[in-house]
Amino acid sequence: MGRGKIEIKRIENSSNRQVTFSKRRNGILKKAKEISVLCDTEVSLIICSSSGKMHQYCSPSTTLVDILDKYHKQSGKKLWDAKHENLNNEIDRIKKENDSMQIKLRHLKGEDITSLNHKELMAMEDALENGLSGIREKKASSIEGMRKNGKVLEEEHRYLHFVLGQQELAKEQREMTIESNVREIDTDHYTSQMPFTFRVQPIQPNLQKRI
Amino acid sequence: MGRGKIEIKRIENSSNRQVTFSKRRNGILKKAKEISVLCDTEVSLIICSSSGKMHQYCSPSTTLVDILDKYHKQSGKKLWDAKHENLNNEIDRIKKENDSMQIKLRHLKGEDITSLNHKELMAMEDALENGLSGIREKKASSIEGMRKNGKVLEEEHRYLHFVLGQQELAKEQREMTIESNVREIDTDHYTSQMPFTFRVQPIQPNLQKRI
DNA sequence: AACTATTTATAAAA
DNA sequence: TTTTTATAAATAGTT
Repeated sequence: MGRGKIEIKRIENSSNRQVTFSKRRNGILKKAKEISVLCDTEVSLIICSSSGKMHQYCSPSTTLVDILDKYHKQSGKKLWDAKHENLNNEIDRIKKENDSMQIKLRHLKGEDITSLNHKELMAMEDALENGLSGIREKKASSIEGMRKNGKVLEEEHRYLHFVLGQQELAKEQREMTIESNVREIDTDHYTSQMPFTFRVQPIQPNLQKRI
Repeated sequence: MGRGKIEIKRIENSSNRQVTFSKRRNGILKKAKEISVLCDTEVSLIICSSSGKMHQYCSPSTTLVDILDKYHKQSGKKLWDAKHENLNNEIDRIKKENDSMQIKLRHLKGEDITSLNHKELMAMEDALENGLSGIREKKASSIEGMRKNGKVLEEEHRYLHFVLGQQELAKEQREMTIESNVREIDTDHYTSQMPFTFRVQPIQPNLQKRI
């Protein structure tokens, strides 16, 4: 219905397509309204333009949800279940991804490595060494920065204060323990109250060298 | 568009209404198909007749669920029930978990560590060192295992030398036998002269690959 | 965004 | 119902 007849296939000229979309969209929305009024029917129409905008009509007597519900019941097609299934599939997919990452992480931490072959072990070792050298570089440069700011001294200062405090506390407790004849001593007591960075580092015994 | 113009209001005559519904329903379905093809758009159209029958069109490139999903996201209206909400929440949760693991992995590989503070760097270093020592232990033990395999190889080597020697011996004997016209050949000759340890050798496939 | 020649949809009739 | 047909409505190409 126009100056010429057109074939029903995608309009390749983008601006023509846009114009036609606009005209026909109005047309079909009008038709939707008309049939719902004339024939007293429930109509839902959703149009998504390729540019992403949405246009919707829903007959006034009801809501989209109502119509979908009816459709769901009538058609026997399980719209909700299908949606449900999609979500479940996605969850499964992500969980698998999660698991494999978990394993990788454990491997990098040196756990569960009995299953690895020699080649994989070599690759892991390389990765770890790379990581370690990266970390150490970063640490070195950040320490450089700290030294400039005198933060190292500050930290050492705080650490010494902390040790002093602990020693005094320990002394008091020793005295209390002796007084109350309690034999049991919580050996983890000190470390559990100590900030993480100050705890005993078994592999790197010399804390000074590390800072 | 017809013999006469009509007002857009409910058609009171029930059979007229039914006829008009049928005609216009076909019309609008056709229009829906046309716009989806011509303009490359996603269209969903649902019509419920007052008698309860349903008619639906959905553009071929997608599904009704997809379109509803888009609509859901665009409109912000809650079409989905609590179950879907829960599933969506779980997906979000797992995705976050995923992301944080991804970050940890990258950190362990020495990437993107500029954001870490000193304390975190120390912890990372420890983790990496632990991992590395674990790996090296494992590797050492596997090398030990391979050393044993090396012994096997050595033995095989000696065995092959032995066989070669035997074959040359046999050849000489054959030549001697032909000369002296003796027909009888001792078939157990080789093995009976073979040291016991060399008689049956369990196969070691892929010995190369294991080293 | 209008215009208008044509096509298309459809109201009424059969 | 579907088909026919006169007419209204929609719209393709144009301005």
